[in-house]
Amino acid sequence: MTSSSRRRGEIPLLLAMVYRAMTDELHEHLRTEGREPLRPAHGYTFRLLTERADVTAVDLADHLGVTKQAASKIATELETWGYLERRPHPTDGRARVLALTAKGADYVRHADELWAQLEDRWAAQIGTDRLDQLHHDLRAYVSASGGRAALRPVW
Amino acid sequence: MTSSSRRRGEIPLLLAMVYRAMTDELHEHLRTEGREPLRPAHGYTFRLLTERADVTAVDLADHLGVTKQAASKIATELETWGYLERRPHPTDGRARVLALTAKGADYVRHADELWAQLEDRWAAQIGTDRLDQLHHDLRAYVSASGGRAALRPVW
DNA sequence: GAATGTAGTCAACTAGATTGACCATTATAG
DNA sequence: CTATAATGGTCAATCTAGTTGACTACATTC
Repeated sequence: MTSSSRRRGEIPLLLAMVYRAMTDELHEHLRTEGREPLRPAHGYTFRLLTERADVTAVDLADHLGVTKQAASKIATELETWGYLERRPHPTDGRARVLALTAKGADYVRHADELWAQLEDRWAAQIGTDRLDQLHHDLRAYVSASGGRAALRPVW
Repeated sequence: MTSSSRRRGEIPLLLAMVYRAMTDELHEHLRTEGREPLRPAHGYTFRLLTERADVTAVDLADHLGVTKQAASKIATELETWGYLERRPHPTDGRARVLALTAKGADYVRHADELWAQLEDRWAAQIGTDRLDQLHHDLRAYVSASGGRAALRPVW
């Protein structure tokens, strides 16, 4: 009996609020650390580069749900700040591979730790089991909605 | 045993994806209905005006987490489209009250129904109990993070 | 080897916000 | 009371992160 009278259609709003609160807390933290002004799009870029090698600007554009021009600009920012490098593509002379530098990989570990701390605080409130369920249920929605879940910030 | 191996710090990403998928589905639906190009910010405006009377542009700005100029512009759009009116403020001669028109109120009901349908689809996957829990757990995070949960789209 | 497709860049434009200046009205301090 | 400060709203200029469109260089396919 956890209900406490849920209004129909309220969940999306709550999702927005929680996600927004979490990202605000993270980016506020990063700001106090004197980091470059990293935005969510940069975070999603790190994520992709961590998961896959041989990522091109076009791949990044697909992942973020933006044009290749926008993706390239984001990559250039990260390059300027020393988080990634553009390397020649092993097989395609037109393309260049986007790859994290050591600084980039360090940042990913650091950011993951910060996210994890937010999660931990939440777990302390509602319990680890519930967080596991949450994870499961969110995954269910994502896989049900097909490839729709691009990562671009919402509008 | 619902875990299926959750990576630490993965939850925020999933929240983002689900929220993004939901809003995309909603706005796609609205578009096929031939609606004006309503954005999330408009939705959050409707929500506030539904909940409170005597809302001013400054109140809206606070709610959305944007400047009063931006909030005013959003209000003007909704006014142009006939969803809201600006009325004289009962006690403050400087201020004007933002209020939904009948068309605005109709829209709110319609949008709530669409959100609810997305929820229902989710409920069909994971069950109503789980959705109730989700609601409870999201609320827990929101109330723990204080007034931080402004509704402005994330970056 | 010619035609078509694709990765990337450059440049011009757009949307949605920001900052700053300002006016009118309200609230507060002497 | 009045003088001063604070507040709601608007106008104008600017910024930012994206877009579209045109183009080059390399790849693929026939």
